[in-house]
Amino acid sequence: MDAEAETLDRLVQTSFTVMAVLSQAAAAHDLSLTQLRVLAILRDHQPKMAELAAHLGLDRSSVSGLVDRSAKRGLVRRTASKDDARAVHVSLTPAGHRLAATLTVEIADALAPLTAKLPPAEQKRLGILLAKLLD
Amino acid sequence: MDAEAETLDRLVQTSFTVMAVLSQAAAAHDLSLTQLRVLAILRDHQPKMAELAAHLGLDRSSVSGLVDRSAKRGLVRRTASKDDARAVHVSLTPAGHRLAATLTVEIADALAPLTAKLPPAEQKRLGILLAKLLD
DNA sequence: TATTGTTATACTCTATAACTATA
DNA sequence: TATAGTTATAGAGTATAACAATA
Repeated sequence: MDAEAETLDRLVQTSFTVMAVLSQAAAAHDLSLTQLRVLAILRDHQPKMAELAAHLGLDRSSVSGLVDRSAKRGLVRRTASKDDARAVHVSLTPAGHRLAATLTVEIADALAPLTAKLPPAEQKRLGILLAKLLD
Repeated sequence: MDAEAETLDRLVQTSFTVMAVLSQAAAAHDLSLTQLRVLAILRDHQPKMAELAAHLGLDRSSVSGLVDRSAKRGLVRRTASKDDARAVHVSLTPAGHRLAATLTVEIADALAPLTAKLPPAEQKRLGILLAKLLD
């Protein structure tokens, strides 16, 4: 395996490790990874159903169910749109905001041991390299 | 957000990007991410059901279904254990090996544009940092 | 008694197709 | 006609509980 393939392989392995941590953090609050993503998106947006579906890369019908289940738990709510009587906005309830904030802390704590394997200078270097990857 | 939190955030975002690429590559062959993981594991091992479940972090009953569906497609097979009449080994069929090899190439091709954003020296540096993370 | 694997059951996630209401 | 959202339906993925066969 050449150097580039090795880097790709480690990127994949790292991603699985990170996703496992995220899944576990979500599961501790009876949330799926998708529901976790919904909370994360709604922290900063109040999208219409179709916009939320686009963000998630899912069909609108799938998002209807996701929002249903999350609303039943009191984490999100639907609100009518001002300008389009067909459209529905989704937003976090106060309980949803609290859970999202809790999860942010818990996920940071759960991931910290990973980056803690690097000295501060290398952590920073990793951050810079990943930023370029995400461009 | 401090430097460490920013690195963590980029690690999470990168992981989602990588997982999206993997999901898409798998979906192109009508495979879920979990089925992709099964093929990857079986490329180098012929585990018992319980071992496969442990690798995947899933219950044995879930793996029974996964192996059922994959076997029905002719990608994997069950074989009796020599030493334990209760145990069942899972392995790739020739078709499973061919698909796994194809996927390896397709995933490398799909991920390459990501690391290609870095010059070779930085790619290598990233690989080294990720290797430390995975230790 | 403990372990291996399967089956029955239930719920979540997801997509497709058909529908309603509005634009 | 086209778009926003929901509902009905179907299949995959997952876990729990109960079971049969073997250790």
